[in-house]
Amino acid sequence: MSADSPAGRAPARNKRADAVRNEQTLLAAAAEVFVTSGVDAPIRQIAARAGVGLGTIYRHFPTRAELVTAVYRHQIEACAEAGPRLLADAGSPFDALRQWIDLFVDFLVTKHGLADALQSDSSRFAALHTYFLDRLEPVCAQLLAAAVEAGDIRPGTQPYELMRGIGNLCVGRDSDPRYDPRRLIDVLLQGLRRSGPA
Amino acid sequence: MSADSPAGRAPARNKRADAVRNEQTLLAAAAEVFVTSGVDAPIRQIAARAGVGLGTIYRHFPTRAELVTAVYRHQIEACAEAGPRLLADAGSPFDALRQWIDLFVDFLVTKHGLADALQSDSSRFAALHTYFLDRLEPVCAQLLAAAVEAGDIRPGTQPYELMRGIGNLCVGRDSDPRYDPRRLIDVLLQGLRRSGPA
DNA sequence: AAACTAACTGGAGCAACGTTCCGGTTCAGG
DNA sequence: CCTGAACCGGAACGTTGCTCCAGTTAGTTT
Repeated sequence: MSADSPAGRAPARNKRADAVRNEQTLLAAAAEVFVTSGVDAPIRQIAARAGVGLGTIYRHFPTRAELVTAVYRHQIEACAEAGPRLLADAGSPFDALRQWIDLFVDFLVTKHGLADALQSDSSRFAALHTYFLDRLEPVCAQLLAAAVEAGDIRPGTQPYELMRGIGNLCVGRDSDPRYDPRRLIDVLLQGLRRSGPA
Repeated sequence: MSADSPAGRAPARNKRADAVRNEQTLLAAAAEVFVTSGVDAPIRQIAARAGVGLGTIYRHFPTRAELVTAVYRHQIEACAEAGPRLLADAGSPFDALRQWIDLFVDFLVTKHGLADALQSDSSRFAALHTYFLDRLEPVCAQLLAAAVEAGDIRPGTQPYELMRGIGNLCVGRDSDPRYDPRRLIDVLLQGLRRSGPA
């Protein structure tokens, strides 16, 4: 797509100053609203918070997914970049994988309703889903491959499937204190290890 | 709650014949609409299919969850009853657990969007969630306990958490052919086994 | 500096949906 | 057959996503 605005470098000479300003305002407003009302908050609410009209918000972010992506882009990026670093620093590839997944879960869980949005009705949010996966799946694949290589886990696990599964397990975390996705993700990780661990 | 209509025995002497008729029509219509449009289908669509007004549907099933519950009640019941039977018939408690989970997953997966609904925004569907768990959690607990007793799996797993996790893993199954919840559920089950299997 | 134009803005407006409410209708008992 | 209580249908209201365009403004040209 266009490599312009959301990266946030120079004002991109053909973009008007007020438009840039509005985009920033919108991102800030959306971020605020997301923490209180979740990523499903009514567009009108975000527009009101930013003090702009509906047209403006749709002009800058035609779909909700694009807005959510823009708001969380740098965090996703951080998560992606942490992958190789963990692989280098952690004691074992399996540890690296575990820690990376922890990071990922942290991200999903601290954003109110993000996990729900990611998985729910795939038509909305499709772009969000895509962006997450495009960026993070290779990282996951690398960690997975390293762990297989080291003999920590058995081969055959698809990165895509694992990431979706983890995302799914994070859905609806707030609804019941008895449900803690981390425990299950731990079990899942255990299941990934070689059966007879030599 | 009231042990009247949905059980389907005698017409419950204080309920009018047309009301009973409508309730049946509604259930049939809802079942049909659910398979084509998912459990999120617009109320109006169900009402139209049944040839009744909106008021009627709300009178019989004040919340969507109650309608869904009523439609699937006998299948949930069947799943619940299968638990003890599997425990008696299967080769090991672990096998019984595995088969029962298979049944559960079948149920969730064949109903378009049921899993999504079960987990999504907890306020709607809350009753559905509750009914599922009230009925099925004890069964799951029994299977789990038996498997622990037999030394097949390690102790400490909460039935509630396991069921929610499995339900979550089934969310959004149709959106991508690369995602097959069963594979992950298998991994999860492996993770439940004792680490050092003696 | 003034005029011009392309981009941007705001919100009215439409459609879809959930839900409530009540006037009219119909069943069941007398 | 008569009557009232239960039931029915759908109009109506509030909320939401999204489109569309008349009016405004920023940046450029003369």
